[in-house]
Amino acid sequence: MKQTKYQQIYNELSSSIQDGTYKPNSKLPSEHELADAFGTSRETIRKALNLLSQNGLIQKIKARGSVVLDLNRYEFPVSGLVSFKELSEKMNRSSRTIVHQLEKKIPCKWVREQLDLSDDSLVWHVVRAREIDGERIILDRDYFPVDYVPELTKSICENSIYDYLENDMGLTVSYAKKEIVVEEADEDDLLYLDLNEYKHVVVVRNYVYLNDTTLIEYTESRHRLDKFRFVDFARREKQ
Amino acid sequence: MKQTKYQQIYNELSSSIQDGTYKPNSKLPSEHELADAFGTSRETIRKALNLLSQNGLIQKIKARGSVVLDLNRYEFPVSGLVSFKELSEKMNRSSRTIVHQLEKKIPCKWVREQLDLSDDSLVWHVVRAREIDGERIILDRDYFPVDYVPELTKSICENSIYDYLENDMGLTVSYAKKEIVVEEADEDDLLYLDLNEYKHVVVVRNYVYLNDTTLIEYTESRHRLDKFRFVDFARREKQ
DNA sequence: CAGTGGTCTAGACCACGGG
DNA sequence: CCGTGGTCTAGACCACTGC
Repeated sequence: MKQTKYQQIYNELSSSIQDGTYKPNSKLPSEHELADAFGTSRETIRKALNLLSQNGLIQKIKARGSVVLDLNRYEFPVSGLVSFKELSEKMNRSSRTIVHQLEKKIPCKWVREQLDLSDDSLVWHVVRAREIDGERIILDRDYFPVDYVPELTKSICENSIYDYLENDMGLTVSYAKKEIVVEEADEDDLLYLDLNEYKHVVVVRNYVYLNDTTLIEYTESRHRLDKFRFVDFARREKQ
Repeated sequence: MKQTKYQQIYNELSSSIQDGTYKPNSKLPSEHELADAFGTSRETIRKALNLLSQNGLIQKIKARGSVVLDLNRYEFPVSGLVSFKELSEKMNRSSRTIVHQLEKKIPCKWVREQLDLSDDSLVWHVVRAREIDGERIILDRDYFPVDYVPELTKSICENSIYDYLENDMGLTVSYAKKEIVVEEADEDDLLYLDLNEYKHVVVVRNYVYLNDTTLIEYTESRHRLDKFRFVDFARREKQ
């Protein structure tokens, strides 16, 4: 994959920050100096610095410079779109995915509305339980329009469906809306999860869009209360 | 407040989208055309379009154009930093804030660590219950270092502390880390909230930073399970 | 093929912070 | 005052889309 110049500069600076070449609370060289050092224009340096800022590695302060942030203080921004596989790898836990359902069918009215489909469209319906350290903690219900995802197998579902869509199918996930609420546990939750005494689950509804604005996935992720954690790293935007 | 050119263009385009001048699923004029129309350079137009994209108003598609998104489909992105006051106004509900505690004190060890303070620093400790439609739903516990927020009154707490910090104190909130977990209700929750049968609360921990990277506020917002809702609009970033 | 958005350049002026 | 990051310009080339 061809990288742009500013992405390369971002990667270099990012590495230098993470290996301690630039220490927390110290300042990066100025944009002019970086432009000279990398033999590029200042606007290109600025794009790289904006990426660093968006990812929580530096803080730009007008008329003073770019301060390296202390990564340990914020942990790692697990904000935005994160798949179960990435998450469990990051947490370094033993994990397993159990596929309970995998079928093509005509969805119920509610799912049809969520996916904005016509009456006779087929969807893939996948139900998976996620086990971490021997406990079944998360129940995932996914719906994909068959038009966009013609083939889906058990082994794909046991790994990452994201990976499959992005790498094998060549689809580009562009943005997603997430909604987090708490609801009473339903039949599936009781059946497929180790809920212990808990009567409620945290429900994360995820609407995933491609870069041509079509909705390609609706997912409901149901978490046992005590194991749920969501981290958001928000930068105050202008206006 | 002096606005930049690209912010003005953002505002104009944003209005045109919201009043229907540009219809959902249609395309905006090309960047070259917009540059001519606004009598500016293309890079400036691109900054405005990037803002529109970040705010979920358009979707840029390479080699095709910028598509106007359907606002109703996503509701409004209530993502990122939102204060209780903004929220209740947006939801158009009758709401009230009850201040239970407002004192300067030496914080417990845990809060001192959260705020990264020295042993003898004083903090403001504020406890507020939030009532919506006659039910006490949210318990807010706020901690501010006295060094940064010398004065705080009951009436400020009944309105928005954010407003006070940003407008009256002239502090610029730059970014925030949010953590969402579910915990068992504690004594304060039972005392100050109408919890009904619920034994747990959704806890939103908020760490607020100024643009010089100092941590200026730690807030714990405790919500009754059934009334909690969090919406996140995430755009997949490059690399 | 022409038109699009993505990247990049080499300048420029500005507001602001600190010495 | 000088150096900083923020904004802005008028060009340029590229890869990609759709016709």
